[in-house]
Amino acid sequence: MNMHVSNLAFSFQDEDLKKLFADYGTVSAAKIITDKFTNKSRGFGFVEMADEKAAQTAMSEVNGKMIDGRSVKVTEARPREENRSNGFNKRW
DNA sequence: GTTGAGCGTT
Repeated sequence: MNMHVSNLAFSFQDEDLKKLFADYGTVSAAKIITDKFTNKSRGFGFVEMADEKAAQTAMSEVNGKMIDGRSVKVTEARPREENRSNGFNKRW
């Protein structure tokens, strides 16, 4: 299950996010979204877990957890199947 | 060296 984790500290890293979710279950992939120019953390990332029940448990546990003085918000990630690089709507 | 709503590359 792909999950979107926001409200993270700027000093957060992908491995930190991975360890955070790995404590509740098996983490398939965890990455922090960084800026393309400054290459700095944007304060949010994505976590993918193979086990759905573990993902839901981790989501329920990590969501609202106090980290670095901020409540981490965990929500289900939106599908990025659509072509964002197209620039035109193929719908019409 | 800064800031604070959000949805990203292999």
